[in-house]
Amino acid sequence: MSEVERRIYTRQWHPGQLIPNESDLASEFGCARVTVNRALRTLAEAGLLDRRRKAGTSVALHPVGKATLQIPVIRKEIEAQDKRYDYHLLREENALAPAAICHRFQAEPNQKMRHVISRHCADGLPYVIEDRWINLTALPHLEGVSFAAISANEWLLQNTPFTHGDIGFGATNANAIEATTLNAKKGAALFTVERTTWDHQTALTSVKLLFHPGYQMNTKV
Amino acid sequence: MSEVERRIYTRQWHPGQLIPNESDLASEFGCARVTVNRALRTLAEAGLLDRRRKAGTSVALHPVGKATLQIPVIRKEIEAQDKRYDYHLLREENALAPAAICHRFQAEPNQKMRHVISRHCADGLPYVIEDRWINLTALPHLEGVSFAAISANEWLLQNTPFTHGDIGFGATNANAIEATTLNAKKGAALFTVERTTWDHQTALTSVKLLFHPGYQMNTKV
DNA sequence: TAGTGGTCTAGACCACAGA
DNA sequence: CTGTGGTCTAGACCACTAA
Repeated sequence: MSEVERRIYTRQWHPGQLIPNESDLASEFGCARVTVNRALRTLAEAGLLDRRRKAGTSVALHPVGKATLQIPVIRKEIEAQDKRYDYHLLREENALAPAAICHRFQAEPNQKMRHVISRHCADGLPYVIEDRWINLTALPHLEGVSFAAISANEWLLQNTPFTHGDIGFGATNANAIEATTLNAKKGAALFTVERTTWDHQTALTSVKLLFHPGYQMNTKV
Repeated sequence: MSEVERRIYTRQWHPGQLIPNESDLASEFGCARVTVNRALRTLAEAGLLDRRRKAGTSVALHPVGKATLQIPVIRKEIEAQDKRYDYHLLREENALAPAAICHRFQAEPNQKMRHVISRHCADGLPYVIEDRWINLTALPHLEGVSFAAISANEWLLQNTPFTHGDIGFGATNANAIEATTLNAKKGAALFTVERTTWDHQTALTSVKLLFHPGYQMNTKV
C-alpha cells in the first residue's frame, strides 16, 4: 500500500498538492477505504502528509519535520555501550527551591523540595551530572527516600506515573564545580538536557543533565 | 477507549506485566477486536506498551522513552517568533571534501562536493551558522546553483526528496571564526546539530548547525 | 450545508514466533 | 503446532470545518 509513498517521493505528487480523497484512492487501488485511511494516517504521523477534514489531504510542504528520540534510563544507555556503569550520589537535601525552579514548576515561591545531585560514570569516566528538584508537595512519600543506591532518574521513571514532560536541549560552559565533577576543563562546552515532568497540571520533578564534553545524542528520521 | 491508558497510569497494570489479549479485551469492553488493536497499537507507538506476537502485550518497563521533535526550516522557526529573518551567504565553492566528510558520506576520498557556509539572523542578531556539504555526484544538477538568495537548508528541503536522515545533537566551544560570525565570545558553548540526509544508500548532504550561545531547542513528550 | 476524514463493527485470513 | 498480533473487507455513522 505504500504506492502512495512512492508517488510522493518521486514527486508525482508535489509538496503542497492536494491528493485524491480516501474513497477515490480506495477504488483506484481496489481496497477498502479503511485501509487507505490507515495508510494515509501513518504517513501523516510521519509528517509526509497534512490532513484536514473537508479540506482534504495534501503533501506536506516541508517533508519530514519529525524525529523520535529516546529518553533512556542513563544506566541502560551506558550499559548498551558495553561499558561499566557507576553511580555516585553527590548531594541530597530537602531545601526551599530557588525562585527559578518554583517558576518552572508554576508553584508558589519557597516550596519545600528535595534536591538531588548525582553523577553517572561509564567505565569510570564521568558521563553526566544529574541535578534534580523533586516536588515534595506532589510526591510526599519521597520525603524520606534516599537515592544513594539507585539514581533518582531510574527510580522515578519506574515508580512515578506521569502524563507528559517538557524537554529542552542546549549547551553551557562548565563552571568550576561542574568541570571538576566531570573531569573536564573549566569553560568546556557541555551538552545539556532540561526536563520537567508533569502529572496533569502538577509538576513532579525537574532535572538538568550536564553531559561530559564531546557527548553526542543521536537519532534518526 | 483510553480506559487501557488509565489502567497503566494508575498502576492497575504494572510495568512489565502482561495484559489480556486483544480478544479478551474486546469482549470486556464490548467492542470489536480491531478497535482494541488500534488503541493498543497507538499506545505501543507512544512507547507505553511492548507488543510481540504469541508472547502478547505487556506494559513497557520504562514508560515513555520517546519524544518527537521538529526539524524546522530555520526561516520558519525565526518567523514563528515574530522576528525578522535575514540570511547571509558567507562562502560557496566546489571543493574536494575532506576525509571526515567523505567518511560520513561513506564515499571515496576526494569527492567533488559543494561547500556552502551561511548565517541566519533573527532581528539582526546572529542565530545560527549553517555549514553544509552537498554531494554533487548524487545531485549533479546542483553544480551551478547559487544559494545567495535562498538558504540551502530551505532549497534542499523543498526540492530534494530523501528517504531518511541521521541527526546528532551536541555542544562545542566556539573557535575564533565562529565566535566572530555569531557575535559571541571565543570559547562560548554552542549547541550543535549535525544532520546527514540519505536517498536510500546515497548520502545527499551533510550539515552542521552552530547555534548562538543560549539557544535552546524545546520539545514535549 | 456538504464533503471530508475519523472511527466503529463483525467477521475473516494471514504471518510470525513461542512452546 | 498453536496462540498471538497484523491486516484486510464492506458498510455504516459521526464530527469537524471550509465554503
